[in-house]
Amino acid sequence: MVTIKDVARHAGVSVATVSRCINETGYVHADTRKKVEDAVRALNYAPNEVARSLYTRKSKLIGLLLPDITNPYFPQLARGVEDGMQANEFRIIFGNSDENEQKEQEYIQTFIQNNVVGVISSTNRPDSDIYAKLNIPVVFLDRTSSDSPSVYSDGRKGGRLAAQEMIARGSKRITVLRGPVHIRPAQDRFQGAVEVLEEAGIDYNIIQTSSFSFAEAESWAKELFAKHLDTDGVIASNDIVATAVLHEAQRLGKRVPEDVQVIGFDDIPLSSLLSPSLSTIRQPAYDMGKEAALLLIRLIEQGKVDNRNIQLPVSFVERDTTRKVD
Amino acid sequence: MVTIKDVARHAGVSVATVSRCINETGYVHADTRKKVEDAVRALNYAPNEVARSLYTRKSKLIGLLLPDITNPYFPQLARGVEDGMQANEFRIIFGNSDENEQKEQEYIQTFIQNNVVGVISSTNRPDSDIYAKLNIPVVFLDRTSSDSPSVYSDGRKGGRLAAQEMIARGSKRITVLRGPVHIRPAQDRFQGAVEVLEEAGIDYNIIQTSSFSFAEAESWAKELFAKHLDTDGVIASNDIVATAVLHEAQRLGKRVPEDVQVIGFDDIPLSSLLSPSLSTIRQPAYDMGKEAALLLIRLIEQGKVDNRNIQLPVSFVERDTTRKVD
DNA sequence: TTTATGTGTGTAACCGGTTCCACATTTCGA
DNA sequence: TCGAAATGTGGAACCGGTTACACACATAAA
Repeated sequence: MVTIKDVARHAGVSVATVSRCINETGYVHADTRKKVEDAVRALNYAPNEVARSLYTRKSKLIGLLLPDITNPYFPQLARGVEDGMQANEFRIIFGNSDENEQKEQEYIQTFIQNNVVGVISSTNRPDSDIYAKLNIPVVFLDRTSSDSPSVYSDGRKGGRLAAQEMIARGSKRITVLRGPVHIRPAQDRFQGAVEVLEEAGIDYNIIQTSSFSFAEAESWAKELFAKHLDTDGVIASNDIVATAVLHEAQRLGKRVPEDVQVIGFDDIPLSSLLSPSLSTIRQPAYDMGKEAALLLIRLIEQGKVDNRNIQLPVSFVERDTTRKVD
Repeated sequence: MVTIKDVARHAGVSVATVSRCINETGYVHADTRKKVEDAVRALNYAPNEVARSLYTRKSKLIGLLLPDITNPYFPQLARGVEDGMQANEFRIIFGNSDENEQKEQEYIQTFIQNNVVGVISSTNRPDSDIYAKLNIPVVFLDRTSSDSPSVYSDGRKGGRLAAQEMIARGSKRITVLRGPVHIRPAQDRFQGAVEVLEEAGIDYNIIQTSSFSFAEAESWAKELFAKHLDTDGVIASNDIVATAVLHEAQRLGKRVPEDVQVIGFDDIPLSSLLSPSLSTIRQPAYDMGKEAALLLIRLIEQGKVDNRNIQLPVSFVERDTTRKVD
């Protein structure tokens, strides 16, 4: 490994000068600078970030904690974060928390041990003292926290939108799938939808679900039609569940959207490729990830920031699981 | 931040003793050990991995480079890697390469600067000197390299399987979607399928594609039916493309599988949720990721390993886009 | 009893950078 | 022309660990 000493020797200067040169701090004479730059090139030198980090107590690393990258909503977020970070030369240490406090704790611990300069987390416990104790900036992604920086979309409005669009398209006996109770955005959506249904005096049922997993989605879809065979509109807690509902409806010989309309949530990439393609409430996941990255970078570099809670808009994406209106 | 010195002071011993104690190297008297352990607990001490890494030139970090986490095949791989690493207390620095040599180079560079002890990469250039020059172990994932450690599945066999199953189910005018030429596994699949079609003397067409992206998948599906409207069997290069084909076929009023059969590749999670659910050639992506992690760990800890090229089996998953045989 | 060996502990060098400080030289305003 | 300020450079301390080495003491073998 070529070190700063090798460069110094090659250039005939001290390590201090090399350091000042590559960091552009302090005075360096133009001629000296040239010698150093030549040496760097000749030896193909890249500074050891570990040594740097030890002294400065900083790094170019941030920690990213997501519940489960296998859930198709999260890759979008992750990619947004990554692109935002990559453009600013930060690197990401990544972990899946499985919404498990212990794992979350462990990851945060090792993030700190590796001198990360910031953390982005999609946690259900933003107010846990795991985070309160950290003395580096944290951005909560897809999760709200009143007084911590966060990037999220308006779940309640999304839920309202879903219900409004479904009512406008004529469903009378609506079933709302209520997502996992411990996941805040899921509850917001649910809340929003129920509000609108109540306001409109529409008949509705609730099916409780407890995860967003593929495997279980199918069983809730079955439960839904077993309990409410005559439902003519389903507001799903996310696109995976919506897909399972669609699948089950078709298996039962129902026509979508004629017999039953379905609206999902998230707008994951495959939604548009289903048959019929899935109408859904879109969250701009990629943008959310990117905003989170940029917000975190601002917090890291400027210490504090005015707009610390960024809410991105949701929108109704009309596809083929809902009927057309004029 | 609490350092080893604080622990030493609190326990009334030297830092060397604390170090020996927490690393379980050298002699430590039982009484002393207790004092140190108490101090560690009392101060809630966790060693600074950066300082450790600087001296030992090692770390508990590995680099993971995937083309694009947004492609639904990769989260599975990533998750497998993560679980394998997590269980052995390694952490992952993650990057998306976009199959772009420059980005790949940059990531590998920063991996090294951060003292990672190993790399897992899904690259199209396993033989590039980016990797040859590294003096830490590298495992190629989902990519083959004759003389480097790798974990992959048998693409050619998968392609053969797809063609065989399709022929066995009566398709006569088959269209094979050929994946991007620079992606080795895609070409293996294609090769395998074409071999079988040739051997069987079946009429077939080829549609060339150049990426696995969602956006473009739809246009290839359109192109496919525009050129070969009468095709009665499509072997897709992966499940995304297969989904787009399915979607387009249905849009054109074709019945699947009666009028046209479709076989995908990968078995991404959503495949089973499509309507009709997608028959596909399954690659055990999660297991591949996990195997890659374990192989890399063996390489890191033992220096070398006998079985460095791990091939995992592919299998035909029969669902509803293919006809039933007795 | 002597000597070798095993056990237990502390001091200090080291990893590869960054930065404080001292010192030398140059530039510039009065 | 002189003193102050600006410019340029190197030595050495420092970041928080690990480990080589020296040394003290206990135990066992000769």
